[in-house]
Amino acid sequence: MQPDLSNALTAAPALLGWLFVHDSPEGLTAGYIVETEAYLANDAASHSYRGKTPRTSAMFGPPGYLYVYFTYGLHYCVNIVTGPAGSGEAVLIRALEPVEGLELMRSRRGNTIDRQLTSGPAKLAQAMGIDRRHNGESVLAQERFRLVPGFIAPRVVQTTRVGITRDAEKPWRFYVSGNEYVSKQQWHG
DNA sequence: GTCCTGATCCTCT
DNA sequence: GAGGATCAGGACG
Repeated sequence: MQPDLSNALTAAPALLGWLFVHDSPEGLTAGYIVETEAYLANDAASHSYRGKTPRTSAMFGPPGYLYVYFTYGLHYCVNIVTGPAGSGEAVLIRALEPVEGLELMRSRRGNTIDRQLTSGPAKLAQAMGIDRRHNGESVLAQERFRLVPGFIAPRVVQTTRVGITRDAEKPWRFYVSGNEYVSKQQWHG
Protein backbone atom coordinates (compact mmCIF):
# COMPACT_ATOMS: atom_id res chain seq x y z
CA MET A 1 0.00 0.00 0.00
CA GLN A 2 1.25 3.45 -0.96
CA PRO A 3 0.12 6.93 0.02
CA ASP A 4 -1.62 9.28 -2.40
CA LEU A 5 1.07 11.70 -3.54
CA SER A 6 -0.86 13.22 -6.43
CA ASN A 7 -1.12 16.65 -4.80
CA ALA A 8 0.92 18.30 -2.03
CA LEU A 9 -2.05 19.89 -0.31
CA THR A 10 -3.92 16.60 0.07
CA ALA A 11 -0.79 14.50 0.60
CA ALA A 12 0.44 16.59 3.53
CA PRO A 13 -2.44 15.68 5.89
CA ALA A 14 -2.76 12.20 4.33
CA LEU A 15 0.85 11.37 5.24
CA LEU A 16 0.19 11.90 8.95
CA GLY A 17 0.30 8.53 10.70
CA TRP A 18 2.38 6.79 8.00
CA LEU A 19 5.52 5.03 9.17
CA PHE A 20 8.64 6.50 7.53
CA VAL A 21 11.40 3.88 7.41
CA HIS A 22 15.11 4.27 6.64
CA ASP A 23 16.99 0.99 6.35
CA SER A 24 20.54 2.34 6.56
CA PRO A 25 23.87 0.48 6.73
CA GLU A 26 24.13 1.41 10.41
CA GLY A 27 20.70 -0.01 11.16
CA LEU A 28 17.01 0.58 10.69
CA THR A 29 15.20 3.62 12.03
CA ALA A 30 11.52 4.39 11.67
CA GLY A 31 8.94 6.82 12.98
CA TYR A 32 5.32 7.84 12.48
CA ILE A 33 4.90 11.10 10.58
CA VAL A 34 3.11 13.51 12.92
CA GLU A 35 3.76 16.92 11.33
CA THR A 36 4.01 18.05 7.69
CA GLU A 37 3.95 21.16 5.52
CA ALA A 38 2.84 21.45 1.89
CA TYR A 39 4.94 23.41 -0.60
CA LEU A 40 3.09 23.93 -3.86
CA ALA A 41 3.80 25.11 -7.37
CA ASN A 42 3.60 28.92 -7.62
CA ASP A 43 4.16 29.08 -3.87
CA ALA A 44 6.51 31.95 -2.99
CA ALA A 45 7.76 30.07 0.09
CA SER A 46 8.74 27.02 -1.93
CA HIS A 47 12.27 26.34 -3.11
CA SER A 48 10.78 25.51 -6.52
CA TYR A 49 9.23 28.96 -6.89
CA ARG A 50 12.05 30.39 -9.00
CA GLY A 51 12.26 27.39 -11.27
CA LYS A 52 14.47 24.35 -11.44
CA THR A 53 18.09 24.77 -10.31
CA PRO A 54 20.79 22.17 -9.59
CA ARG A 55 19.96 22.33 -5.90
CA THR A 56 16.22 21.90 -6.33
CA SER A 57 16.20 19.49 -9.26
CA ALA A 58 15.02 16.55 -7.13
CA MET A 59 11.95 18.57 -6.17
CA PHE A 60 10.95 18.50 -9.85
CA GLY A 61 11.29 14.73 -10.01
CA PRO A 62 8.49 12.15 -9.90
CA PRO A 63 6.28 11.73 -6.82
CA GLY A 64 7.93 9.75 -4.03
CA TYR A 65 11.37 11.22 -4.57
CA LEU A 66 13.15 12.61 -1.53
CA TYR A 67 14.21 16.24 -1.78
CA VAL A 68 16.91 16.74 0.87
CA TYR A 69 18.44 20.20 1.25
CA PHE A 70 21.07 21.77 3.49
CA THR A 71 20.23 24.98 5.32
CA TYR A 72 21.53 27.43 7.92
CA GLY A 73 24.99 26.06 7.33
CA LEU A 74 24.45 22.96 9.46
CA HIS A 75 21.04 21.35 9.02
CA TYR A 76 19.36 18.98 6.57
CA CYS A 77 15.62 18.85 5.94
CA VAL A 78 13.62 16.13 4.18
CA ASN A 79 10.75 16.52 1.73
CA ILE A 80 8.67 13.95 -0.17
CA VAL A 81 7.99 15.07 -3.74
CA THR A 82 4.33 15.09 -4.83
CA GLY A 83 2.31 15.97 -7.91
CA PRO A 84 3.21 15.07 -11.48
CA ALA A 85 6.92 15.00 -12.31
CA GLY A 86 8.06 18.51 -13.11
CA SER A 87 5.45 20.27 -10.98
CA GLY A 88 7.86 21.21 -8.19
CA GLU A 89 5.55 20.26 -5.32
CA ALA A 90 6.65 18.57 -2.11
CA VAL A 91 5.68 17.84 1.47
CA LEU A 92 8.19 18.78 4.18
CA ILE A 93 8.40 16.19 6.95
CA ARG A 94 8.57 18.29 10.12
CA ALA A 95 8.26 15.75 12.93
CA LEU A 96 8.18 12.03 13.63
CA GLU A 97 7.18 9.89 16.58
CA PRO A 98 10.11 7.47 17.01
CA VAL A 99 9.12 3.81 16.63
CA GLU A 100 12.20 1.73 15.74
CA GLY A 101 15.93 2.20 16.13
CA LEU A 102 15.74 4.43 19.19
CA GLU A 103 19.27 3.54 20.27
CA LEU A 104 20.67 4.46 16.85
CA MET A 105 18.69 7.70 16.89
CA ARG A 106 20.08 8.57 20.32
CA SER A 107 23.65 7.93 19.20
CA ARG A 108 23.18 10.05 16.07
CA ARG A 109 21.55 12.89 17.98
CA GLY A 110 23.92 12.98 20.93
CA ASN A 111 22.73 13.98 24.34
CA THR A 112 19.07 14.81 24.16
CA ILE A 113 15.83 13.67 25.71
CA ASP A 114 13.79 11.19 23.66
CA ARG A 115 11.04 13.72 23.12
CA GLN A 116 13.48 15.85 21.12
CA LEU A 117 14.94 13.04 19.01
CA THR A 118 12.75 13.79 15.98
CA SER A 119 10.61 16.81 16.98
CA GLY A 120 11.75 19.08 14.14
CA PRO A 121 12.75 18.81 10.49
CA ALA A 122 16.52 18.95 11.02
CA LYS A 123 16.34 16.78 14.14
CA LEU A 124 14.55 13.96 12.37
CA ALA A 125 16.94 14.13 9.42
CA GLN A 126 19.85 13.72 11.82
CA ALA A 127 18.15 10.96 13.83
CA MET A 128 17.28 9.02 10.67
CA GLY A 129 20.77 9.49 9.21
CA ILE A 130 19.50 11.37 6.15
CA ASP A 131 21.67 13.86 4.30
CA ARG A 132 22.56 15.12 0.83
CA ARG A 133 23.50 11.62 -0.37
CA HIS A 134 19.84 10.62 -0.21
CA ASN A 135 18.57 13.49 -2.34
CA GLY A 136 16.60 11.97 -5.24
CA GLU A 137 16.00 8.52 -3.71
CA SER A 138 12.42 7.25 -3.81
CA VAL A 139 10.19 6.17 -0.95
CA LEU A 140 8.00 4.19 -3.36
CA ALA A 141 10.74 1.83 -4.58
CA GLN A 142 10.54 -0.34 -1.43
CA GLU A 143 14.29 -0.13 -1.03
CA ARG A 144 16.31 1.92 1.45
CA PHE A 145 13.36 4.22 2.18
CA ARG A 146 9.79 3.05 2.66
CA LEU A 147 6.37 4.34 3.71
CA VAL A 148 4.20 1.88 5.62
CA PRO A 149 0.60 2.46 6.77
CA GLY A 150 0.58 3.24 10.49
CA PHE A 151 -2.37 4.86 12.23
CA ILE A 152 -5.22 7.16 11.26
CA ALA A 153 -4.77 10.48 13.00
CA PRO A 154 -7.77 10.99 15.30
CA ARG A 155 -7.59 14.76 14.98
CA VAL A 156 -5.53 16.85 12.57
CA VAL A 157 -4.77 20.52 13.16
CA GLN A 158 -4.26 22.77 10.13
CA THR A 159 -2.33 26.00 10.62
CA THR A 160 0.29 28.28 9.09
CA ARG A 161 3.79 27.13 8.16
CA VAL A 162 6.86 27.70 10.32
CA GLY A 163 9.90 29.82 9.64
CA ILE A 164 8.97 31.37 6.30
CA THR A 165 8.42 34.97 5.26
CA ARG A 166 6.70 34.78 1.88
CA ASP A 167 3.16 33.37 1.65
CA ALA A 168 3.34 33.06 5.42
CA GLU A 169 -0.42 33.29 5.85
CA LYS A 170 -1.17 30.10 3.89
CA PRO A 171 -2.53 27.39 6.25
CA TRP A 172 -0.54 24.56 4.76
CA ARG A 173 0.91 22.99 7.91
CA PHE A 174 -0.70 19.89 9.39
CA TYR A 175 -0.05 17.98 12.60
CA VAL A 176 -1.52 15.26 14.78
CA SER A 177 -3.30 17.08 17.58
CA GLY A 178 -1.82 16.44 21.00
CA ASN A 179 1.14 14.39 19.79
CA GLU A 180 4.13 15.21 21.98
CA TYR A 181 6.62 15.07 19.10
CA VAL A 182 5.03 17.92 17.13
CA SER A 183 7.59 20.72 16.93
CA LYS A 184 5.34 23.59 17.90
CA GLN A 185 1.82 23.06 19.15
CA GLN A 186 -0.66 25.83 18.66
CA TRP A 187 -2.82 26.15 21.76
CA HIS A 188 -5.17 28.84 20.55
CA GLY A 189 -5.74 31.32 17.72
C1' DG B 1 33.49 37.69 -7.37
C1' DT B 2 30.62 39.61 -3.48
C1' DC B 3 26.72 39.89 -0.72
C1' DC B 4 22.80 38.17 1.61
C1' DT B 5 19.41 35.11 3.15
C1' DG B 6 17.65 31.11 5.09
C1' DA B 7 11.33 25.50 5.28
C1' DT B 8 16.79 25.40 12.19
C1' DC B 9 18.64 24.03 16.57
C1' DC B 10 20.95 24.71 20.82
C1' DT B 11 22.58 27.24 24.67
C1' DC B 12 22.34 30.39 27.41
C1' DT B 13 19.46 34.03 30.41
C1' DG C 1 13.26 35.16 24.58
C1' DA C 2 17.51 36.17 22.31
C1' DG C 3 21.47 35.27 19.81
C1' DG C 4 25.11 32.49 17.70
C1' DA C 5 26.65 28.70 14.79
C1' DT C 6 28.04 28.09 9.90
C1' DC C 7 27.69 27.46 4.60
C1' DA C 8 25.56 26.84 0.00
C1' DG C 9 22.61 28.66 -3.43
C1' DG C 10 21.09 32.44 -5.90
C1' DA C 11 21.00 37.34 -7.31
C1' DC C 12 23.46 40.75 -9.06
C1' DG C 13 27.37 43.25 -11.35
